[in-house]
Amino acid sequence: MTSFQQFVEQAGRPISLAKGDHLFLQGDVDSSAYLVSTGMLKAYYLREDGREHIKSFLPEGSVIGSMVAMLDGEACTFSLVAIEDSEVIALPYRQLAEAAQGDLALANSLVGFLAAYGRRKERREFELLSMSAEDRYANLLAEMPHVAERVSQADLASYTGITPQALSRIKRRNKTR
Amino acid sequence: MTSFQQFVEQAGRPISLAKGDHLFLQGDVDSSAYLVSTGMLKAYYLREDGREHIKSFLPEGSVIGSMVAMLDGEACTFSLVAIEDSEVIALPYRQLAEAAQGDLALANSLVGFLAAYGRRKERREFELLSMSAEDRYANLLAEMPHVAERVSQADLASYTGITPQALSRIKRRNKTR
DNA sequence: ACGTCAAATGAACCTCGGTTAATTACACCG
DNA sequence: CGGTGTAATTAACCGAGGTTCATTTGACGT
Repeated sequence: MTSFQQFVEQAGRPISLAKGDHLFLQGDVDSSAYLVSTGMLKAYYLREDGREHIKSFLPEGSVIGSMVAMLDGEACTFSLVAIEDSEVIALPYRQLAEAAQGDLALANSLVGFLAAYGRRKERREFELLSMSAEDRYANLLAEMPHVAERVSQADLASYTGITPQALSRIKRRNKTR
Repeated sequence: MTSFQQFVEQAGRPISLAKGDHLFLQGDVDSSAYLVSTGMLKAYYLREDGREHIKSFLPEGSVIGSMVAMLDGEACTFSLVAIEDSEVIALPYRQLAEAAQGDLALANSLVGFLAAYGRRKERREFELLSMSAEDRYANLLAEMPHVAERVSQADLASYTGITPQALSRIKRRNKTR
């Protein structure tokens, strides 16, 4: 019986990243998942017009990977870059899935991770669909203060789905109240 | 070795729904997943101001359930209603997860489902974050034509994240081009 | 203290979608 | 046929956020 922790120790490959280093770019084929040990990464979509939209911030303890890249072997749908000097551990997904085929505990760890991922995305979907930019920003400050204070205004805006200028306006509106 | 198909047959409870019937309401505690056999459901968020935002359409073959409700026993974050007369099969998630604890094949089926769910939500996140309402509408027509033609304008608009009036404007703009 | 560079703020103008309300189109039924 | 109810369209007005560009702030090195 293998635990996830054991799998990480046996099959994981540690990687050191300086601020600004990419783990993969949108369009790359990379079927690994990554566990963030220290530092912080951001996952973002790059549009043709050059604008970038931040999918998620990944502080210590986060696990990330492109679902379609891991599961279908297709190109990654987003890019992954360190916004602080970071240590991550690469986990080859295919190997993880194969190990899970013959390992009940590992399979159930995987179920737990995927379920947690689904839950996070469900929440994000709600925010993007049903909340205004202003509410999303307030929510970000409330839910992830430790992240918000380590991240630039521009990145906070990009995560919220607006421009830095619009975020600045929101902050001003909030002050005067 | 139990397959998912067998689990559905053994533990599934069939339910008949008339158009307009709810399976559960936002705020209910309901830790079941549902497999849609025939017809179509919609999952939607209801805001305090009364506006509703459609999370997803669920035609035949879809599986749906509130992640937080299934995993944490919390209240459902959205409502689930039939928009056509439908047949669904209720799958008690806790029972499914427990069965998976002792059943490798079932656990891996579960991994497959959760992964597919993650993939769908990842795509939706991209659409909501990086695409305009107009592009999301075009995308909906391209990706799910079979769904789009069975659904009211108001529901298509709600899924796209805009009002029926705005959707009407978009359609007009597209015609004149 | 000064210069430099990037981040953040601010202002002017524009576009898209929301809001409200009226109008048209269409299905169903007496 | 006309009547009724619902879905869809249209119009007029408004506000949030985008775009462009200028200004200010702040961190850092000299």
